[in-house]
Amino acid sequence: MRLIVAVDNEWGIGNKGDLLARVRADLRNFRRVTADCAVILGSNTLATFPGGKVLPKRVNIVLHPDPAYHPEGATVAHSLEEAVEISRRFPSDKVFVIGGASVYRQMLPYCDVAYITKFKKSFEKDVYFEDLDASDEWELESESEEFVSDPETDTEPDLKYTFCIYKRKKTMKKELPKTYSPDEIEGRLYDFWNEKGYFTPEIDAKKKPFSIVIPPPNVTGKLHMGHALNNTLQDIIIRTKRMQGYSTLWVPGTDHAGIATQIKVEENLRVEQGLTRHDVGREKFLEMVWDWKNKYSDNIKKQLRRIGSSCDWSREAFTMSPTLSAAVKKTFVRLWDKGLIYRGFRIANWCPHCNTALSDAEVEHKEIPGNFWHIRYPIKGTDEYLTIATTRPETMFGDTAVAVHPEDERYKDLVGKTLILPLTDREIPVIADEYVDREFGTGCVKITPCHDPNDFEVGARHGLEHIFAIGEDGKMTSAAGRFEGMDRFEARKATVKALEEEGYLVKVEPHGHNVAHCYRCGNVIEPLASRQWFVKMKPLAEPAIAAVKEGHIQFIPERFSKNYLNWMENIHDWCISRQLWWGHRIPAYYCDDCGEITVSETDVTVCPKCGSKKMRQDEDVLDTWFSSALWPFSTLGWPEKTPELDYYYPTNVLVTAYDIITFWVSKMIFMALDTMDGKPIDKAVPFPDVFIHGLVRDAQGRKMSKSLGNGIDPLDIVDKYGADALRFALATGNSPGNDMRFSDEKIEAARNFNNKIWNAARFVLMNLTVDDYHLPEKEQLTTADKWILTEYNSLIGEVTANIENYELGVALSKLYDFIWDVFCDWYIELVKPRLQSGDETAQRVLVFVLSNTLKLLHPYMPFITEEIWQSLPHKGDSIMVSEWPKTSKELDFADDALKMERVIAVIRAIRARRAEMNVPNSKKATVYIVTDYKDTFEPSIFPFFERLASASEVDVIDSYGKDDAVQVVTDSATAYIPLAEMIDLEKEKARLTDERKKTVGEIERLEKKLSNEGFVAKAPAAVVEAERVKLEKYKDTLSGIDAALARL
RNA sequence: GGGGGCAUAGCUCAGCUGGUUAGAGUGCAUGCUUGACAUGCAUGAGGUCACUGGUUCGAUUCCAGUUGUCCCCACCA
Repeated sequence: MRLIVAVDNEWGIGNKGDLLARVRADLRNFRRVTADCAVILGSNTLATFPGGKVLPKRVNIVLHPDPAYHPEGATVAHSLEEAVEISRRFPSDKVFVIGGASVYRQMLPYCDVAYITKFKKSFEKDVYFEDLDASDEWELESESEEFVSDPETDTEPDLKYTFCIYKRKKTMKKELPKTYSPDEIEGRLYDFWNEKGYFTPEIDAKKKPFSIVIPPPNVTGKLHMGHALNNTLQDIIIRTKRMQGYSTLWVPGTDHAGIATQIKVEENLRVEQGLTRHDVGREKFLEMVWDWKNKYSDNIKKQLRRIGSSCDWSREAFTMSPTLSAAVKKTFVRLWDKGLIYRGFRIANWCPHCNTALSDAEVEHKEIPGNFWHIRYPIKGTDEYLTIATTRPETMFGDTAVAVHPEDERYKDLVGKTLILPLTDREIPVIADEYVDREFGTGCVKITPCHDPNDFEVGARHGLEHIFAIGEDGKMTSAAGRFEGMDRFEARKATVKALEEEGYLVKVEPHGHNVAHCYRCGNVIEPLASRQWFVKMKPLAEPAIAAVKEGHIQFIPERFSKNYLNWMENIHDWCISRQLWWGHRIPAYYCDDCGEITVSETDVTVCPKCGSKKMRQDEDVLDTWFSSALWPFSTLGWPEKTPELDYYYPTNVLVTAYDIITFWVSKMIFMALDTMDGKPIDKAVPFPDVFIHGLVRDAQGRKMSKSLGNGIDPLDIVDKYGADALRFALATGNSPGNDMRFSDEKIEAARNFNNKIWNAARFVLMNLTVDDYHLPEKEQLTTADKWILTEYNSLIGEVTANIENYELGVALSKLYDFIWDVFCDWYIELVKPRLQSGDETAQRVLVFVLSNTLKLLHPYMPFITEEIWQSLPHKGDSIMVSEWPKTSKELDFADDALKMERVIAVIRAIRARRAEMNVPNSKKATVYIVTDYKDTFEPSIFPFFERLASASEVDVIDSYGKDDAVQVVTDSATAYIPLAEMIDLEKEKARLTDERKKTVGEIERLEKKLSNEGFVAKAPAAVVEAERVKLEKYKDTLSGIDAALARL
């Protein structure tokens, strides 16, 4: 139970011992009067509650000018409004007000119970509380008899008063609700953490740093399931590290996403106003994009908060912010100065729809059916011709040669001859080039340097002319003669038709081929020669390859390093210019007079070469990945030497999906290595670990996409089931690098788990009479207590190690098993009888194990764990900053745990027996136990059998003489249950025989294994020993079964 | 054309550096109004760990091949 206690000294009862005693007594009746927050108003409050016994333990707000009255840890509020405001941030479902009219009105909305002193002046009647009495939300529960103030001590001698307790009618809850309802809790807790400043770490030389930079979502829209998974995984890691005592920074931010965003805004502009970006102009258009960006990045921020991401919002970054833009310029200039950026006339991927060049990474190849057209090119001055084969006949108008292989006997003589390009009267030469594959097609290739990367190379080798057949708008140029202005696909049909009509077409073969498409708009890419900026990749790739090969950067799972290396080792130069408006404008300036190119971080207005003032900045912007490549250090303030950069760089891990390794991860690696050149390699890498996760698919295993309409909005899930359920569903069973399916079943299982935890906590709280989070003395612990502590202790070790190794799904399933099966289904059940008799040891063990297990679970399910932890006895302000549990020898009671396991095994066996025989639980019977482990099966564990194995009573005996009992055999004991009328002798015999067979099988298997010399000699001693122990157990069981059979 | 993943219960998937009576969730069957939870409890059925070889004392796990399936990369006109 959490309280906010609002106390007002103006109530005038400070000197009335009887009333004060009444207040205290009432408060004591509540189980635990600890509060997360107390609003204390006035001066004599502390005197009113001497020693803090009734007063809340931790006082957060004090409204008093004299510091002498401020309890330790108090915050001073300067007005009641402020106090109310602060108090709202504290988790609370019950609020108490003790006080007079001056405080109750403000606090009442947060109250369920109000202790109120009503004053009556002789001439007035209930002046202050008429509204409360009139309200149908509140009811008067009790009212003391009327007091009259003491004329000697009271300041207002004619005052009469009564002491009243009001309760809120409907919302007064006697206990926590039966099912967990996250909606109200989550928002409140996130604000609480935020206000407390837990998300913002201190740069502390005494602590070890731990940092992650978020893969910045695009500001194009809202987050999808993939983002939810990505950020859940990061948050799990970050929260764990924070609790482990690291100074933990998670930098959030967004990416301006050049092309993607511009297209969205253009689309919006077109739909809403029927305008293009050219209609509104560059400046105005960019304003619109900024508006869009602000709207969507706010939205994204909100979504990240909803799922509980513990990002440091004070260090939020954006790829186009001034600091990051400075980093971009600086990097561009540096690479230019090093000769690693050049401007070149090259074939680039051109999207006629987006009107920009694209990098290779930004095109998607799709297999589409096409044709192979065989076309005759007449040889000048003869009746002969050469037949070429092409998939793109419309580009023939850009042909400037036909190439054959230099050693191709068929065409050797033709090299150097001239051909007439059909449908035109242009003459082109036949050239010889090794590029041509003699086996493919006709062995003759038309060379179109402006429209094909290979042809471009060939053209360069042979000094061929550049003729564009298709323009940037995707329409035919004047070179196409009569087809000028025609769309490129129309032109293909028209060209083929003309060729056919004029007799140039030899044949048509169906031929599927891969065609590049724009990853944004989906249109077919036109390879087009143009002047673009490029990054020379080879020199940058080398150290980036070495860093991974030498293990300075590690992919998890490891196999993705192959992906990365494969790509890096076959890398092409990176086209970084984009003909867009939204992005970092290229910091290059052209002199109109002398043509000099000047690259500079600052604006250039005078040509450094000729002094001309006719300077123009390049119109193009940079590829969006250029700025995101700098993300790990630009977000920490680089190029400034900030304390953040110094302390948090390199970041510790990058968490991302595999589909973005080549796009982004690789670029960050080579950019960081180049930028941090000179640092030792371990300080230069952007991150030592790359934790790769898979994609989130729908229940049928399909990729979630807009066109399929199968996308699930993570926020819908949060609304319906809560953030913790979403996080659980995403984290559970998720293994690194593998895709996962998201289904209703999964989310329901997650919801159920939430509910299970909630109810376990509810049960613990309902039975709690002690206010202590410490473990009882060893001497007081029972076998069951020691068992659960031992289990808990090993859980800590396993979960911690799993998280350390990024086995987040495995760690979670262990937590799930522990909480559900071990803690709830066994420990709570074992402990129930003790709770009924008010055993405090049991309560304290429950609290200890539950609250510490919640800590281990907190990174996965931050909200519910905080909410429950707050309501349990605890130390500290928040589970989020509590200390991560550590394994301890103090918690390890292996011998007792073993005893408990024997008991559990017998109980299980009895239940199974009874269930098989359809004996209802209501039918109780004595359980006689024959065992060699008399110290295990001693009276303290008898209640377990009564409760969990339908025993009416339990007796440990040396042997059971009669034959009227069901016999249940385990390796440590045989239980006899006299249920004579239930027993079917034949069935019983059959079952035992069957069991015997299985056991004998196991024994044989183990004996064979142990008699294998190879095994005994070569297997590790521990393994051999374990097998021996197993064998002994089976032998024990077997003798039990044999004895049982004998008596039948 | 290269590279990689996956193949385990009806379904969805775990199973880390070889030794388990091969697990979970869900579904199925049976029985439970047990003072936290039916979003629950108990019990059970259900698997030649795709196939074939190899390494090993021992292979679901490591290696090779086969089949099926999915993905990534690639400028053969």
